[in-house]
Amino acid sequence: MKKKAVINNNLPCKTEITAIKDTMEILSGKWKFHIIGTLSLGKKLRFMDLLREVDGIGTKMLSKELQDLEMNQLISRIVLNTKPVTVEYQITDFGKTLIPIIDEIAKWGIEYRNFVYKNKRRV
Amino acid sequence: MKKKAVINNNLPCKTEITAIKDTMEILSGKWKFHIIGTLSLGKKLRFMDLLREVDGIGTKMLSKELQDLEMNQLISRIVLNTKPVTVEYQITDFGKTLIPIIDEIAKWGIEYRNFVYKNKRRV
DNA sequence: GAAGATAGTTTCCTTTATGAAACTACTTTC
DNA sequence: GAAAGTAGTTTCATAAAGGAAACTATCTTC
Repeated sequence: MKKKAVINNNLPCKTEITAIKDTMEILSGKWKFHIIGTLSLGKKLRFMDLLREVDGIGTKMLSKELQDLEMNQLISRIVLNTKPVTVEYQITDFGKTLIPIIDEIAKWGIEYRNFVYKNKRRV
Repeated sequence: MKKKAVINNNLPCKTEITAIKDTMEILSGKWKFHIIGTLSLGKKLRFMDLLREVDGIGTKMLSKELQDLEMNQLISRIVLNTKPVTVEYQITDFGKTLIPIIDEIAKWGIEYRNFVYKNKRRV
């Protein structure tokens, strides 16, 4: 008989694995953290503002990523009745629930630098 | 004069953005969370064990991802003097510092499901 | 009327990621 | 000696992601 997975083959583990997959799919790609992080500072930003704030992104990717985030209700898109039209993007309350994740990840990245630096000195 | 980024154009923000990029690069790809999550349960696992635990992964990807993780000192690889050779993979103490991130992400994924479910009912 | 700003979309191209299958190389079991 | 288990690597192929540049369309300013 073929061997099977044991450790991950129970309901709590499977639920957690699925949850991680879901989250990472929603936050997938090169730019989502950057966009959410920028909007999480609380200001309403227009398309061109974001293009300037998110260093290196182009119009195509910005447009696509904003659509993804809006679809998942993490940001809101409001078209203003100005001429020419302006569009305001804003993080939603639900989007703000991502902030603890972003903070953990940023914190770890800084710890990682310290760790690498310490190891270099020791060797 | 061309407009420039304002919000993200200061040192604390840039440090945070870099830290997030670093972390996400280290954890990039379809399988790293899954592998670390499995090893974070504390047991030593061999290559074939991991192949069975990480549902869907193939030998090539597993081998590559394990190399990446070892290079970043998140897991350790120990070759045992058995015949045929067996290799034990284990999470390092440093690798364990990722657990809070993984927990936050899993927690959020579960909250996300609840949020989507609530919204469906309301509409 | 040309230039520049608003907010994107579309096209074409390159790079990166992923995967299935075959293969190496050694050892034990049937 | 064939089969199956150990731990991978290599090859070939496709899928997904990302990017540069051109383009639509409207409006304001010089």
